[in-house]
Amino acid sequence: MTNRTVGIKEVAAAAGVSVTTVSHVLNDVAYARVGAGTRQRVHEAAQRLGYGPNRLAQALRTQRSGMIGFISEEIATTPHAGRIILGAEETARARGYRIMIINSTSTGSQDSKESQVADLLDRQVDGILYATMYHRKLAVPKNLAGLPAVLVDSEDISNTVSCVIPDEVGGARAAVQTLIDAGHTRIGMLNNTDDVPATHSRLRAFKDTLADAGLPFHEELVQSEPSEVPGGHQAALRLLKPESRPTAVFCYNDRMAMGAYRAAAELGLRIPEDVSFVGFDNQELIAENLHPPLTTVALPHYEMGAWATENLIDAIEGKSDLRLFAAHPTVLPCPMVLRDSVASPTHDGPSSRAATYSAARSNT
Amino acid sequence: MTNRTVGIKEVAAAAGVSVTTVSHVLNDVAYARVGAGTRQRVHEAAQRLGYGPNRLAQALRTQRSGMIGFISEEIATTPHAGRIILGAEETARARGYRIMIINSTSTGSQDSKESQVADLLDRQVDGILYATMYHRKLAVPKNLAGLPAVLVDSEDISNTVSCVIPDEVGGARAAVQTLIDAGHTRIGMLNNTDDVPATHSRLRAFKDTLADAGLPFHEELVQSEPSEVPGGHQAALRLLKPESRPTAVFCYNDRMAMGAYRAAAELGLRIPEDVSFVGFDNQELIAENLHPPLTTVALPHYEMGAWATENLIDAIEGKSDLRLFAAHPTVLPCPMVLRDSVASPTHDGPSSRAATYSAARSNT
DNA sequence: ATGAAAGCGCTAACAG
DNA sequence: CTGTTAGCGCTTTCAT
Repeated sequence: MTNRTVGIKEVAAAAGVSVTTVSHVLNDVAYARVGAGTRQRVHEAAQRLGYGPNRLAQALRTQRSGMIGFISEEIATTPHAGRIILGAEETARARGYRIMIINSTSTGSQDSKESQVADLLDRQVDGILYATMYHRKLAVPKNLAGLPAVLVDSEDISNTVSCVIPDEVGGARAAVQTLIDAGHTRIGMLNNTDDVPATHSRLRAFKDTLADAGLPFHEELVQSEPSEVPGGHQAALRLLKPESRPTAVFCYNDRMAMGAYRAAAELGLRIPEDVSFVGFDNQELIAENLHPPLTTVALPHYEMGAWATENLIDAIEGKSDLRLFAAHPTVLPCPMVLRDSVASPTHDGPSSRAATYSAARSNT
Repeated sequence: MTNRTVGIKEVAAAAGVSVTTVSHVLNDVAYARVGAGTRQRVHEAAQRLGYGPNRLAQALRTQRSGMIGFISEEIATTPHAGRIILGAEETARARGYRIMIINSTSTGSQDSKESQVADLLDRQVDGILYATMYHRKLAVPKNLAGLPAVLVDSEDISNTVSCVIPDEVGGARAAVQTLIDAGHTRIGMLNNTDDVPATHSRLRAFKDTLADAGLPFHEELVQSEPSEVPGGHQAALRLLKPESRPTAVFCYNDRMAMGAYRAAAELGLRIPEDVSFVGFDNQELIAENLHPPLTTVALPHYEMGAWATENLIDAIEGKSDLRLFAAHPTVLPCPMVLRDSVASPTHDGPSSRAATYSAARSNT
């Protein structure tokens, strides 16, 4: 309904009061002292005329647009963006804000990024969310500094704007621990070759978790390739071909795991009877639909979007100070998603170390 | 930079002219007659002060917000939404508009949908894009009628708002034709069980294309299941187990194809030597990464988002009348994406009809 | 060739 | 308890 052309003035006329009164009752202004009868008449008139406030006029007057700018890289190329957007949109909406979206590219110039934030600023957004599609450190546009802003899934190189990132290490540790808990003692890893934080932190976590469990680390059990399906296939072939193959493998991501599944099939290895797998990312299209469904660790995209928005709004509304967060990233957990790709190593497995495994298991 | 607090007034003062003049030169007002020197001074001052127009104030004055409301279902659950959003965002931005996004659910009440539209209207959007994640007919929120609006990937049941949809039939025909062109004469189909337009139109196209090629239609060669991976697996098992199996299969979507791949593997059938497959949707994560990569038909999500936005803006700017489009949906092509899952049927294939195939082929 | 002033729809002092 | 009025930052008519 919300007929355009009907403003506070028409409502005032219809209710036989002044615009002030209308504004007061419609906004429930605390100090306004308006009679119950008048209130009633105003509400009725507004209802009847299908009045809806012009948020732009309100914004101009109050210096609050109720709009949050959302700059996101590669909106369409990964399914991750959708979850971040959803987390942001839902929490923004719950608090009366709306999201204005701008697509960015990871390759765009710094200038183009600055102009995107300038653009948002011209449109009077109350704050800015800046999202990347994979976790990394970056130089934020200069004009972002000082604004209410939060980075989603990346860190500001100069630690000046607050951010929220996934707990890579915790997630990776949980993944490896899942394998250890199942009784595996000879565990391999398929790693990425890109120089991104995840490559290093997941490997670190892999080693540490092994060490914590008193398990030896074997250099030859980590094989690296580009983190796509073909890479996973190649790396898995190298890892699983030798007689000395591991009984379980931690994959850098679900795509590599998908490639690894094929390698296992080609090698005549059953999953999870002969090899167990755990992935990373929980790309549902893949993880859920692989055979058997892949146990993996989920990245908290929705949660990061929600956290960022919640805290951005708190800052906008003066309920908190983002600068307190700027020094240290907020780290959100990466929960395990248990499916069917992990089992205990079998006695009659392809390796002669079966006895050892079962011994290890009964100790647990 | 775009320092807040610097407005047209400051620029005027700095340039030693009136706000009128500033407005005139900054907006290149046609009828404004301003000296070249003055123009220069104004631009310099604006530049120096880092002036950026307050788009809200402009909007209030001109009754044009330069904002487009985008209501989308299930933003995060399919990768499709991302492409539609991207198409809309990029074309909107190219024309000076921005996108305000609202997530909807396919299950929400009609009332909630109306209030989403009302909300957007309160924020003075110039027009509304309404997107669904799969093609269907729906009852649009009542208050959408009469507004500049276009539906993306669905049709208005009452034909009152214009829309853009994919050419299901053309895509399906191309898919089947690809198989026929490769020399297949005994072609099966894995269909969906849901009562959505695509189920019927893809089957229709399947039959028609067969008929056009003078090929017989065999009822038992279409097997239906829910359109997910397990469904594809089940249906494909039924289809491919019999000796009388087809040499090629058209799958309702890529997910069913993924299931079918597994069925083929279990049956010892090589792809594409023993069975060719073509999918639908071009879900890149799947289609690209299956082994062999899946030949499929792409849904024009980006293009639909772009078309919708382009035409919405034309309507907003009075360059066209959307009502002319409302009567008939605009249909965008679904291009084939050729990969490696289709080959000619082999002589030494599992079927004894091999000779026939090669004969059929040489006729083409 | 330039400027004064009204007003877009609303909020918030301030007055009564 | 309610109304008058100024003004948010801008565009645009009308004067000069």
